Amino acid sequence: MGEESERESESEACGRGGPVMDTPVRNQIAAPGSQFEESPVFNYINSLSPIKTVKPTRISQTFNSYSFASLPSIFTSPHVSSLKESGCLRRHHLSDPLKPEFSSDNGNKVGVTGVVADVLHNSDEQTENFDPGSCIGESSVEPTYECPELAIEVSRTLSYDCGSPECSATPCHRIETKCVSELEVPEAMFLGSGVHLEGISNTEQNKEGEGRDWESLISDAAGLLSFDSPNDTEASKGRFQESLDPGTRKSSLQVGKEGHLKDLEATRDILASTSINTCVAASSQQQDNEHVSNLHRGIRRRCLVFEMAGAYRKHLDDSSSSGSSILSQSEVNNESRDKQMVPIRTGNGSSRCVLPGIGLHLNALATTSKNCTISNNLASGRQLITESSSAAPLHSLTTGQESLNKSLTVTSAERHVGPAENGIQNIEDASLASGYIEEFSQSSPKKKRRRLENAGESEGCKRCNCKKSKCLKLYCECFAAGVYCVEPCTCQECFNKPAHEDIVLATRKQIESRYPLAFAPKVIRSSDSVPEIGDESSKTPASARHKRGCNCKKSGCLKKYCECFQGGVGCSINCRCEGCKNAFGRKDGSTFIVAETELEEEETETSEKSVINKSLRKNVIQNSIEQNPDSALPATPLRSVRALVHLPFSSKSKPPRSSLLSIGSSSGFYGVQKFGKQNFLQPQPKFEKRIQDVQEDEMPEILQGDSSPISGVKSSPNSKRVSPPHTDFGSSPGRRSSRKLILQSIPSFPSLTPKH
DNA sequence: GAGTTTGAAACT
DNA sequence: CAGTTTCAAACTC
Repeated sequence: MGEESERESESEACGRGGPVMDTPVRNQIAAPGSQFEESPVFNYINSLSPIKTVKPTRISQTFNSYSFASLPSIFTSPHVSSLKESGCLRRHHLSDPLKPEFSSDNGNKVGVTGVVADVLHNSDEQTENFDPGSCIGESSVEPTYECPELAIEVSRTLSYDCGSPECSATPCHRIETKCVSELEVPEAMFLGSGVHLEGISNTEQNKEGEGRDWESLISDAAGLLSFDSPNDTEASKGRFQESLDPGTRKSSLQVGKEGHLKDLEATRDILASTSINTCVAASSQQQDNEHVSNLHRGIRRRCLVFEMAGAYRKHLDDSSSSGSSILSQSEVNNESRDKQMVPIRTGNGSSRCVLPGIGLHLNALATTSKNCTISNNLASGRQLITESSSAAPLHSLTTGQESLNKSLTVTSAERHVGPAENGIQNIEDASLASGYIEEFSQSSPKKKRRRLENAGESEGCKRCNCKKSKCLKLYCECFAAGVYCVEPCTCQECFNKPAHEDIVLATRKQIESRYPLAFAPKVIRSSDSVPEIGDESSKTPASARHKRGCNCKKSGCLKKYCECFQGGVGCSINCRCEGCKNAFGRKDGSTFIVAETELEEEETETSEKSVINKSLRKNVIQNSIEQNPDSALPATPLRSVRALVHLPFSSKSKPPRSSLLSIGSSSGFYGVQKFGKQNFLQPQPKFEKRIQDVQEDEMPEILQGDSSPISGVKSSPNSKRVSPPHTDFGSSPGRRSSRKLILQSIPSFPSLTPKH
């Protein structure tokens, strides 16, 4: 529909956000979203994806949500939370504050502490829900129906939260939306449809009632999400109440129903086409719900950076409070949780899958993900989209890298074979790719299979083998990456699981108290900007450096024992290594060039790759945004932004990776890497990290316009970027929307470096 | 797959 | 802060 409709959607988006958050940030975000939609790349993606219809709508919403999502993700790391300045933080912090308000309503939650305690108290329950085993049987999903609105709201909220930066916004949302709609279709169908349609509604225009409903819902969701601003809390509260109002809700629902029935059906069909839908649609809704829930759970966990728990709790609390009017509190809590879980899962799942990170922390995801989180997530997200939408295109794209990815491609092809299965598989893959398989995989044998397969493939995913640390120490890669241990892990007496969320969080806090950067990415791209302050490191190709430096004595910094090498960065002044021969850059900073050349040689890579890499570079540039100047946490707001930004390009980059979840994704990233580390890294399991790191490293260079690694500057390891190169991002052409987002996120993002 | 090596993390 | 121990990944066979 014409401009009007668009305008409308935009205005709606703004409006939704507006009430909740009057902050300029929101508006900014919304705007970018629209732009984003308009981008040719985006269109292209749309064309590929069957879901098209929904997408546009979603996006607008997505952006809003994303803006939020990014924030939460940022907070994933506890230590980050300590930083209250940034907008990112505000969310968490605010959320806590909100709780009290809600608590007043409910009377359950007294304060943050109270909430926490409550959460802890309930942690078991929640965790149980998360439990893979329980997931399947769980009927928890059902509750969603009871209060569709809540579910939606929650889902939205959660999605925001969950939406780690890594997630590719667009894809995730799509899926998310679909999932929600699917789940709710039977009973809540209207709502779901209404929601989805709403954006679309522009087209339909029935929406008077619906619009209201939608708005209320959104506002509610926004309110939940928007906790950021303290001022809003009250307003949001009021909104919640309104939304809760049975009469209003029902009426709105009804309207939505009638008006959007068609849309729903259409959506359904579309969804059916999608992998997810296949899975979901396959059987009764319950089953669908279960699947989705399971998936989401798995995904969610994946996504979960430990902090997520807090967010969830918060949401739960909020939802419960909001829903209290309808249900008893206990019921509400449980249900709300479940609901949240469902929607969240969906949302997360979609988003997550779509996304990675978060990396993770990323470190994780960071790359941690290893980057798994971030990069993987993104990759995964892409995969979902691409795969579901069109396998062929992917393959075609893949061909470029066939030599490299043959095996992967094959795998992907196989996966594509079965539609129904593929749906699940895709999800699985995505989750796997993201490195966040967890429960999901556990739940189904297929998944296990996949997992096993992927396990080898996706090295990006973190797996640990801890025996004594209970996965509660930094020895544990999973824990260190800020992700829960998953099936592939062969750890013993593992406490790094959702079930022990409280323990994990407590431990994490403790560790952070000792060393705030403990969970920060080990590799810090110190200089987004060439000009790092006083670092000799300017010589080194990549500005990135290990945050602490290595202490290698025998490995010569040429093996993965060396964290610097492992991270794909050169050694720096901080390193106390002996006989440093780090191929990525020696301590003295002399080597990098040589190393690079060597690497290139080793690569023997095909020109194809190089071509691909070039194409990928673009992605990298985009990613550059992701790269946090400070230190990209696995899940950083930037990443979320990145996801959004990526999408368009992702289509390009994806193809190569698409087939393989983990590998493919990682490969893509590698491709991005300038250094030709690919060869080095590829074989190695921890690509993700590297990728992130590398990307980060590269980004600055790219931004600078100089792609040559040599140009690099040696950034002193110590020198962590003081301030993110916002300007750089802003300057990059074409990605305005993303940049805008970035700008927002960046400011909000508390740089770990400075503080620490 | 078992055993060794290695260096980070944790501890003193 | 330095030294030692513990730990798990990386590596080798």
